[in-house]
Amino acid sequence: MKKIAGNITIDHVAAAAKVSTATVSRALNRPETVSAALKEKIHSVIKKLGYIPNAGARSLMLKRSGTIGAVVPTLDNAIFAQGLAEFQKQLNQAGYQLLVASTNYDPVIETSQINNLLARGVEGIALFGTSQEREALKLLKTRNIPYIHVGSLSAPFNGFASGYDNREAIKLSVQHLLEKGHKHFGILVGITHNNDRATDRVAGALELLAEKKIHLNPEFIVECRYELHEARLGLKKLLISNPKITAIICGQDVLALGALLEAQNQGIKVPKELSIVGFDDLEISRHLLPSLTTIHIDAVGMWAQAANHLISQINGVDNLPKKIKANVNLVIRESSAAAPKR
Amino acid sequence: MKKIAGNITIDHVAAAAKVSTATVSRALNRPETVSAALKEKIHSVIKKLGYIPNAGARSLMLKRSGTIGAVVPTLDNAIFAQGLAEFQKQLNQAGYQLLVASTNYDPVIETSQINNLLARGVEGIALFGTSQEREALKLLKTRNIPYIHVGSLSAPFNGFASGYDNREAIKLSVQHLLEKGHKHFGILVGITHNNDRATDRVAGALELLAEKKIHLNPEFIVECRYELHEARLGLKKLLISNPKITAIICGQDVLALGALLEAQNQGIKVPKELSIVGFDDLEISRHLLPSLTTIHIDAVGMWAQAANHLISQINGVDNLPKKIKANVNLVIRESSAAAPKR
DNA sequence: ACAGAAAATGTAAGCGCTTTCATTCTAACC
DNA sequence: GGTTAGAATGAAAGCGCTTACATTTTCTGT
Repeated sequence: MKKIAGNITIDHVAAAAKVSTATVSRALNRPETVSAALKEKIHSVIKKLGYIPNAGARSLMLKRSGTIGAVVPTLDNAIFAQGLAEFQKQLNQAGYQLLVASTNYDPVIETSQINNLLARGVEGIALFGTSQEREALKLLKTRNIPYIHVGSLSAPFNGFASGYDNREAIKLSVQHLLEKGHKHFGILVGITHNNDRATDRVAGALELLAEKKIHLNPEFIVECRYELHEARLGLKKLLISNPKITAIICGQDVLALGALLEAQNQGIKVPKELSIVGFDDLEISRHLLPSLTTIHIDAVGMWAQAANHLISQINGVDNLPKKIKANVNLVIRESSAAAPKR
Repeated sequence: MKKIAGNITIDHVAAAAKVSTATVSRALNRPETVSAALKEKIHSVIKKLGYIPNAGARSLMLKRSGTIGAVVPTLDNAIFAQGLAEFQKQLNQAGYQLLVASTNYDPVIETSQINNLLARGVEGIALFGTSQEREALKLLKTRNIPYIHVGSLSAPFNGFASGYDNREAIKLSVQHLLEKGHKHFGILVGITHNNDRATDRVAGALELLAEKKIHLNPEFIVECRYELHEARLGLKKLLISNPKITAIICGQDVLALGALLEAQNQGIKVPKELSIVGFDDLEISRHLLPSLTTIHIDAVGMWAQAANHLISQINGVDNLPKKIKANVNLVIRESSAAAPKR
């Protein structure tokens, strides 16, 4: 392994400017305490030498790193990408830097990523969902590191959360379908294992259906990864296991999109023969033909709130709210309609 | 601001295990040099205390951080998300950690992100594209930090690159359209300012068209952001400025998707009345109806190569290739067909 | 049982930075 | 002109870690 090259340190700058390292440090961090002449000289030396202060050494002294971490399942999903963009924006405004880590939906990786972030000295962490290993959360508690769950409200250990109730949210679309007279449902959802959002969404849908005395056979609930290909296979399975299905409840827009595409490929008319509803309201959903009925989540607001809450925690603000509810609403578009008569 | 809390240091561990800090350090980094008994005791103390070594202090001593940075325009694009996932995978296998930074297509932000990564002691950097500020690249050269451009081959300062020739690549689809008898073209492309890929793609398309004596008015080239809404507006503009257009050359699949959606909304038959070709081959493109003719880029391979090249650079391997060409090929699907007769 | 080699452990320096405290310089007042 | 408050600068310690070197312990072989 090669050494970190270049290695222009504050000492080099101090030497070149013929001042002490203390003065260089002050010129950078508390400019008002340094005479104009020296400041100018120091800055010109810095520029000439291409000096960049070592963040590690700096935070070693300061006991703070100016960084905040975010742990998400994957970057490969528009919903996270946009949320993180907003999160980063808010952090930057407050003078913090974002460190992103992804877990691929694996709690073991998640724990190691959390450790990584801690090793880097993050001052706070946003955790997507609530499916973390309890050990990892305890560690955060013990170390007194501010953290917040994002995207769910059912935070373990009485932790903070910025999100919404997935269980209730999905009911909006199910209720909508019920009102349209649907009786035979299929559910297409992400892998529920270690995914509280997916788990809650299925649970919520089943709960409301049960209230209306509608029972779903296990094979009418298909789990698949968030890929179009898998979603298409999923719809195929559903249609085979129950040809009477008239409505597909999807746990994510990606899945709904895949289902829609598969239906179209099979020549099934949406929504005339089959209604499809999604969850998340991706940008594409409103543009589709037919456009997708879905549940809109204010992901941007949710992440913005998470950022601000985290910063407040770091600043030691008291009496912070335990749960911040994000806006959730049903957007009825073209992919859902009355159940076909038979 | 609150201090980084917890602060369990190697000293605490050493004290609790009744050994010196040196032994703790060795137990962690060179276990074979520590007796089994002590090793066990130390590890149990570490677990009990929840000790996590401070990465900053560590890399201060080691002169290496074990991290590599990647600078991309945005996370909000499947093409980057997948590439980065692969990049990360390769780095992890080699014992490195990935630090991601996004620039929002702004070279000024890009420079500051590069500085940030350097401050954090990254041992190498992957830079998407070649539109960086020359200052920033010079800094990398001066500091002797390994870096590689990804996604383009025209690296400034004779730098390394893992990518492909955008100018030539786009010609594959243009050639295809020419062979199908098209004569009237529209181009839909991302904002070319500070975006070498977009710039090269337009240039390549125009070059080939010019060879065939086809001249495009400036208003037949529309630039827009990578959003469906904007792409739809873009197609509208193109169709208004030249109703004779029979083929749309898109600089990205997202734009092609928007164009396709707009065409469908207007009742224009694709490909019968209008051919549309994309670039990148997103997952969705093969599933669309009609499926999208596009240029497939082996993004995964490209990022994997970039990772390996970077690691080789760090390891001081000599005679590394200057340019690594990624696979590029035209995928003909349903969205392109013979130009309509009139 | 003992010299000497080998293995295990400890001591202390120093990575690049910030900051306290001490020192020097400047300017202002009587 | 001589004091002194205040501003500007420097010297040096220490953040948490690794490691060269010194020291102690254990294991050889005779």
